[in-house]
Amino acid sequence: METTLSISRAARTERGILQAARSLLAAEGTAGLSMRKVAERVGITAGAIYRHFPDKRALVDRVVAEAFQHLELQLFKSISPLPVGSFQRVVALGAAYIAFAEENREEFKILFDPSPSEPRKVRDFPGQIYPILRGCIADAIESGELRGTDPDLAAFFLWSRVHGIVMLLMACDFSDDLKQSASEVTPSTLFEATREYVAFGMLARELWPPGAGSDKQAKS
Amino acid sequence: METTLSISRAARTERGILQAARSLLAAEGTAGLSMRKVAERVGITAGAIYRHFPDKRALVDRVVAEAFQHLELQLFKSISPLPVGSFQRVVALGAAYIAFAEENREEFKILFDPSPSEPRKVRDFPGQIYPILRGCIADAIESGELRGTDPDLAAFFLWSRVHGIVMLLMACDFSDDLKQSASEVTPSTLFEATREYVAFGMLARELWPPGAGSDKQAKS
DNA sequence: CATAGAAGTCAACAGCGTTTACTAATAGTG
DNA sequence: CACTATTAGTAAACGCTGTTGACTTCTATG
Repeated sequence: METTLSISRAARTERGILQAARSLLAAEGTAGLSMRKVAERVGITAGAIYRHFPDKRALVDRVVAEAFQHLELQLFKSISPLPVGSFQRVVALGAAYIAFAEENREEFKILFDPSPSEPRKVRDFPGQIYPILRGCIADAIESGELRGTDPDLAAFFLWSRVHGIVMLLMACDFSDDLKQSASEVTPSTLFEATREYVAFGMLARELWPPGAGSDKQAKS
Repeated sequence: METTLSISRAARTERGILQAARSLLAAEGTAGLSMRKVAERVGITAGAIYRHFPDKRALVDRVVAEAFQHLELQLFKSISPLPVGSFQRVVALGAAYIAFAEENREEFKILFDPSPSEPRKVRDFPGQIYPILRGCIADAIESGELRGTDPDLAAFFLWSRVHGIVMLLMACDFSDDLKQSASEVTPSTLFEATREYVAFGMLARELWPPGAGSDKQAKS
């Protein structure tokens, strides 16, 4: 025992395993992440990993969860300089979400992989995405910048919007179709380019305002 | 021979393979679909499948492509009774897309799986989703129901919206959070419940109209 | 220093996609 | 109808995967 002092062997190899798994995942994706490859990078045998993680799934979950704690941090940092109750805050959350997905492709894919039989509850997500988003929306409604609607529904709408941009662009290539609509066809640029639709709607202005007298629930 | 007359053995087993793969996929998902299981259902050996399909991927692609031809049909059927140039047509396309995703979960997951290294071009998709959507949007802009914007950008926006609803609900469970916002927490109901946002935007009405004088491109 | 318990090795199991050499069935033609 | 060329299907193997159990080695504590 002559390495970094007072760090147990177990803790050291556990970090090694996580680190190897993370870099392997980022480099080759889910398919390239095998227990034997991870073990080889750490300098142990595949079987030894099971002294630290019960499952391959548990190992991958840890890697993903650690990445998603950065998301929570980025979300907070993105809204902190902006005034409470502003719509800008909501926009900033969307931009931060998209930036995270671009920088952590593989982790993002795994966390939102629809393959597990039963989808996990929103509350069990690592990183409190939903409460933060919901809070900013509720503030913006209270301040009067957002129309008075159900904050839960609005939060789902905006989350599904940024999520859809990311997932659709991960699955298929729009570069030929959108070349002249956006400078670069990336989630970020398309998020920017379509912000106006979210703010003002898609209908021609003559049809506004909705409901004609009641602020909420206008069925078009 | 005494089976269905004038159908070659090869064609018969090929259909058998596709059928077995389809039901296996719908029942157990991607993980449960193995060449040996498919072969067993058809009554042949795993190796024999390679006389009909070069790859497992090729087999799965065929299954998915056949499912997605139904999507194209459903899209056409959904807009056919509605007037050309109407916003209703655009809404109907979204509803049909979501209904398809609900009925063909596994095929949908595979076609939009971000795992292949390079995402496929939109034009190569089975079922011409994008041209149909873009056409309806262009018509609605021309008729004056939609604001005058880039139809390609609008098509991407609306596609990413419905796609995001489906993918987000496949990955995580909002039932606890949205129980009182929608009767049932399904892609269909949430699509309906959030339509108003798309039509009229989220900002408070005082901030309308965008740009103040120019119809297009208002940066909020 | 001795010794319990953790950490790691090694070999094996079952299942996976895929290939290869071989056999059985089919289809086309004289 | 018979012969043959081609195709469909079989059986066994290869290398890979996640995971397990018996066995050994290290570490840390009484």
